[in-house]
Amino acid sequence: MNTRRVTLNDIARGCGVSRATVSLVLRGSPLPAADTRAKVQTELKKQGYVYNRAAANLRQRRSSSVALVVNDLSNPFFAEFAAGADEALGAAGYVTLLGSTSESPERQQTVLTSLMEHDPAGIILSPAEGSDGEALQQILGTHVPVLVFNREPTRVQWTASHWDYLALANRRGAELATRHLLERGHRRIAFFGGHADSSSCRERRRGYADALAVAGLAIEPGPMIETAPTRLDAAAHSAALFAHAPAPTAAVCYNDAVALGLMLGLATRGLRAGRDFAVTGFDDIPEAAVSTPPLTTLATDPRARGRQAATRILERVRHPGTDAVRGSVPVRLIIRASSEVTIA
Amino acid sequence: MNTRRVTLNDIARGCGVSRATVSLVLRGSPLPAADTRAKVQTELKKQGYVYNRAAANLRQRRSSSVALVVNDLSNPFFAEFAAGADEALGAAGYVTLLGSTSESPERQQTVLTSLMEHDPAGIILSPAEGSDGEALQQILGTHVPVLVFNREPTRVQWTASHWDYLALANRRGAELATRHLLERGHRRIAFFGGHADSSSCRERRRGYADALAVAGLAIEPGPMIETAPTRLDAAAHSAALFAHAPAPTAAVCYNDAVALGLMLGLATRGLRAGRDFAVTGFDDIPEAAVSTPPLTTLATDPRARGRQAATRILERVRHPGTDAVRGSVPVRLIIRASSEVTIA
DNA sequence: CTGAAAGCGCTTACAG
DNA sequence: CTGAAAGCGCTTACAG
Repeated sequence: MNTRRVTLNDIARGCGVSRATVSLVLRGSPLPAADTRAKVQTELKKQGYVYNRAAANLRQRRSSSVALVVNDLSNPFFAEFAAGADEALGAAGYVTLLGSTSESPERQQTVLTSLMEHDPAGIILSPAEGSDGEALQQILGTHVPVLVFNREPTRVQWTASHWDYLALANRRGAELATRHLLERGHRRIAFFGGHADSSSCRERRRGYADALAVAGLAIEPGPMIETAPTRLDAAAHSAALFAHAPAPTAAVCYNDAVALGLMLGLATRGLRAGRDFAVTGFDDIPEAAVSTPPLTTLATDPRARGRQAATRILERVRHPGTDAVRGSVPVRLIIRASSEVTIA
Repeated sequence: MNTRRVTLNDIARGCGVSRATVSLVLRGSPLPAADTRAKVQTELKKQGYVYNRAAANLRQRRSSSVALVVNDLSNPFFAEFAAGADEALGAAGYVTLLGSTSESPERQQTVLTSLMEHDPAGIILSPAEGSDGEALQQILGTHVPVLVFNREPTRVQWTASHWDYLALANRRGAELATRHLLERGHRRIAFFGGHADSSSCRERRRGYADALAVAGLAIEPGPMIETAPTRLDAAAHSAALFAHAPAPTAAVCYNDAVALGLMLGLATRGLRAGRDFAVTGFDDIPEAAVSTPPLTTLATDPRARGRQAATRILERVRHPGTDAVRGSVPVRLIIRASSEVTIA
């Protein structure tokens, strides 16, 4: 358990060559003669040598890690995102330094400070709600490429900054969902759930309003009901949809969790989504396909987003000169039974 | 974007002291005089110094990271586990090196090899299904403490090995669920779902058989139906429960996903869980509390398990001499409506 | 109380 | 084709 670790020196001594030669063999250089190479290889096996990448990185002034900081790993959406990012980083020979912040901007500062000391080649950050751009800037400095995912911190000078931003097409997505309901004949459509002060909720509400506006002046935005973005809170607030007559016949929900909660709330009133009331979600979480009824929603494929974020950050690591980009991600409307009900 | 990184040397030169003094200030030593200390602190701020922990670790022959390798980050159970582990590691000043294997033993070998080169102080491993203990041993060597979570790799010499093992109380949990159904008067109880060749499924089946045996010789194990541990596959196989008369009146399911799938399958036959048929799960995933009906299940609190795993591995890092332990984790039966139906 | 020197495990010109 | 030497950014006895 406690023997000293095997180093290049041990190998060199073990087979009577210099450290430099062993290093060349390790790195697959064609310089060493074939038999030297073989001799060294055998010795490496024999002594159970493990490469010390930290030492190599120090000498070469490179880094083989990327920090991945997420606001909430217990949310399947971000877990998938993390899995996708880790997958792509691993495939490129990078190791993922994980940090989770539990939506606390303070913890996020601590976590990032600690990760910075490990000299990541880049940083993928899905910020905690309420993150402050200046505070982040302070810690992250200007040496390391940063990609911000999903949410905008406050007070970011995007033009002056070198941060990439990868956003979901929130506005466009909500617009698609709303248009879909309009096409089914609905005229009283609510926007249901989410925190109105989050950037994603504001954008989705805007897309909802866009679609209604395009559909003609006669149609006004319906009620906008705020809830925590969770199933339970959505279920608790669903009565609010029916507070005033005439009640809406459909709701564009902030996300899938909220939509599933609303379907629960509808059931309590004896209404069934897809038969008596139309519901759409956002995210296409795994449950969406198997709920009763299955949920019409917008798919953004978080795992693919994770891969995309990793690919992008590695590009910037390799080409430090290039400009930062603000990217938006495709959304796809997936039509399922929850929005089947049509209005003549 | 591309200025050289600030080092101790820059700080030392910047305020006219030696590198050693700066290092002492950084590490909070009481040796330097108060005014020297102040001078150095100011210079650190001014130049935006970032500590290079890798260099320090190299010199001190320590490590400030722990590798966390999980089989499936998109499963909420393991995502929670990872979040808990990362939380505890972070609090102890360690950084988490993440690796995910997507249940592929081959990928697991690659991932672990790469992580080993980053010199982790310890390894928390939730093995991919079908992991081979000898192959793992090969890569992990004997220098680094390892904690295996949740599943046993094949061919592990636990007595000879220095690996910790943290298991769920699979047997005990399934026994609790089965006993609960027996107490409600059920006499024909099936075990439903899971792969019979996974260690956790075998253990849960054993606990199920235990409870039936205790209940008296008259009660024999009912059908054992194999499925993938997913909602969809479980739904697809639920008809098998009713293939032979007399059909069971209750099922102990391998896990919550399977139980939710079975409830879907029951609905297809016009049966409702909790009214016409009793169902129990395992894991207490978030959906269990809000499904229709809510699911009776066994809670193991994966986030707390993650914290526990981290705490344990750090203990072994600090006390390398101590023996490995095989720990089992408490389970708690949570009774909800899905098992409400009683048999007179 | 502060500085010069050696060394962690590696890589990389540069001689030979 | 191979080896001796310098150096990445730090820490730590050891002098002074």
